[in-house]
Amino acid sequence: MTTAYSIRDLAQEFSVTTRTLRFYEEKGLLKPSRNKQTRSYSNADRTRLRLILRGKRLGLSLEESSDIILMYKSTSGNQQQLERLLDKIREKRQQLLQQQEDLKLMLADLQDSEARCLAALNPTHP
Amino acid sequence: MTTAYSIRDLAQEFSVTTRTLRFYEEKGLLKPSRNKQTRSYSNADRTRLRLILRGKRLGLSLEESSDIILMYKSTSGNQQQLERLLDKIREKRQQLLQQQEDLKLMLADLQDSEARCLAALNPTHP
DNA sequence: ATCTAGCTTTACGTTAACGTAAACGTTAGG
DNA sequence: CCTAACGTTTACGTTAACGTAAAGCTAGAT
Repeated sequence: MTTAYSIRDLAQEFSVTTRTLRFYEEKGLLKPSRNKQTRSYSNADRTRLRLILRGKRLGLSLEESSDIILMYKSTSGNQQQLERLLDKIREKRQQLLQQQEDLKLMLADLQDSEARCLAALNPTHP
Repeated sequence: MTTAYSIRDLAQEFSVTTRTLRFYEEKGLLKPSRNKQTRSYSNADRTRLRLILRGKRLGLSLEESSDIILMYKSTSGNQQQLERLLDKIREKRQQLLQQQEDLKLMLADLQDSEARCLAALNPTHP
């Protein structure tokens, strides 16, 4: 099924503005086709948008998300290019693993904060 | 032991510029004392800086990191304030848990990419 | 005394990621 | 036919998080 989405469809579904979608297109992150001027987004566009927004939630820049999306598709190229790609993939993973560490620490700290907060609210507790 | 750090000490240790440290102070995130004009950073400042940078790696804004740091220290206030704080703590945690989900997904995707990349490099593999 | 190294403040510049507004085309409904 | 609703392009505005440069203070070395 080759579903197509209007710009408003996508904007509403992902809670972004149409300006944002046009901006992403301007930056080369989305490539909707045109129905006589009007943009028409494919499932591939929709998936890319999901990945971009996921990246955003992780604090990645649009360029970083763009890079990662390219990694997903790249299985082509000569050996030289593939090995450079492999390096980039592994580098990104290292960064994400570092983030995972940071996340655990911050969650633990929040846990502490909550505990102290509860203790302050309810001092007479077993 | 009440160690003190110069602005250059801290900048080098955390690989940031002195401008960054002054900027964080301007924003109220650090509060170094003064030795006759010159800034002198305490262990508390150093810890706050660590937390700020951890937040940055997770994609938090300075304001968000600032909020979280305040959560760590706040055990005071009346019941009203404590309960609002508790809400904020739990909200932040929810956000971090979402991030954790996103992280897992992205790591899995990268894993896939790496596998396809290796397959393309070494087609004749069991 | 002078020079240098490192600190200071002040202030303007820069980049990413959109927001906002103006001006215009087009298509479905009354 | 007119307008209301959505789409388009163009272009200037905005915010966060610093970078960069100018101008000056000060303590130690030469």
